[in-house]
Amino acid sequence: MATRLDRLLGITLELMAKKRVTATALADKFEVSVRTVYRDVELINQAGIPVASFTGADGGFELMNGFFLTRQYFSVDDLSVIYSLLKAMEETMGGAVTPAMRKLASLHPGLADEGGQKAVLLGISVPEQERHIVEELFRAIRQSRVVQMAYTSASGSATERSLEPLNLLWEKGVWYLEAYCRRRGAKRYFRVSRIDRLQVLDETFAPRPITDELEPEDLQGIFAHLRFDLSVRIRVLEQFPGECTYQGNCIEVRTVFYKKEYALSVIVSYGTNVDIVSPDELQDDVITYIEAIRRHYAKKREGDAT
DNA sequence: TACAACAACGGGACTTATCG
DNA sequence: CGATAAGTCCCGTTGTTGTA
Repeated sequence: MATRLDRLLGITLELMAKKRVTATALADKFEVSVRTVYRDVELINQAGIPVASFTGADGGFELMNGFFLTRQYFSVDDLSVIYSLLKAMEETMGGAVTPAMRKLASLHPGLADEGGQKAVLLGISVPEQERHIVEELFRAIRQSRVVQMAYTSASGSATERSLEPLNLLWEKGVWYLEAYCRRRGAKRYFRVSRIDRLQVLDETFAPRPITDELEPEDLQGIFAHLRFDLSVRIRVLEQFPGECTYQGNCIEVRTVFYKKEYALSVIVSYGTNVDIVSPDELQDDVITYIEAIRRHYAKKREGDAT
């Protein structure tokens, strides 16, 4: 089960999920020696996934800036691409048809077809309690089966839902289910860890031709393009891991804020060290926000004076 | 079935680089 | 300087594969 390829992908995903990871931490997580981790990281590099390393205290491995930075989340298909990169790497090690490849094929018989690749993906880097659910969901998606489940929302309310699963998404170490919710009559996202009882029904569904009504991104978040001063570099890198690109003497960040209030509070906290490239509305909102703060304190001062 | 070849992994003892 | 962590070198162990 725990093949080398699994681990290579696992390490890659770990690097994508976290900002910086030490070899010791990876060795611990995948139950191998640090020596092996170094070997693996070198392989990942050779596979075309750039891993940067930093020595000294607070050192570790990082995915290089600019890699995968344009994406907010990864679908199973995206992960499959990474998997293919790593697999190709393994296969080209020392000859055309290596023993490693045959071994791989015997361990994962479905590897030839695309479905098999995905199946392998799901066996790793998923917390134990979620693994089963993710696998079930993945089967349901491939077979277009209707699923029924109990879901506890972020606010704590539990609902029983009937869903047509569309895709599994992986964002920063967390799995989400993209599905058409029959009750709401619209596409919704569900965090896998909050799914309680999952039941894959025999009933199948036909893919709905609704896809291009309104992209959920437009409804759910504000896509923002920000430009930061280098003086706040450290904070920016921490706040927007994996979303930063260096552009000359500034840092550009493309991110999505899911609440306008949150976006405003973050942007304002950077004072004059940030520029909003887009959208323009956000710039107006910030001005309004600051105006409100100014009025708030002006009023207070008047109150104190009387 | 026995044996050689090989790949993957691990351990230890290093060196090098960075930060406080 | 001391702590930390990447990176290197060398070699032993183990499991798998190919072959006689």
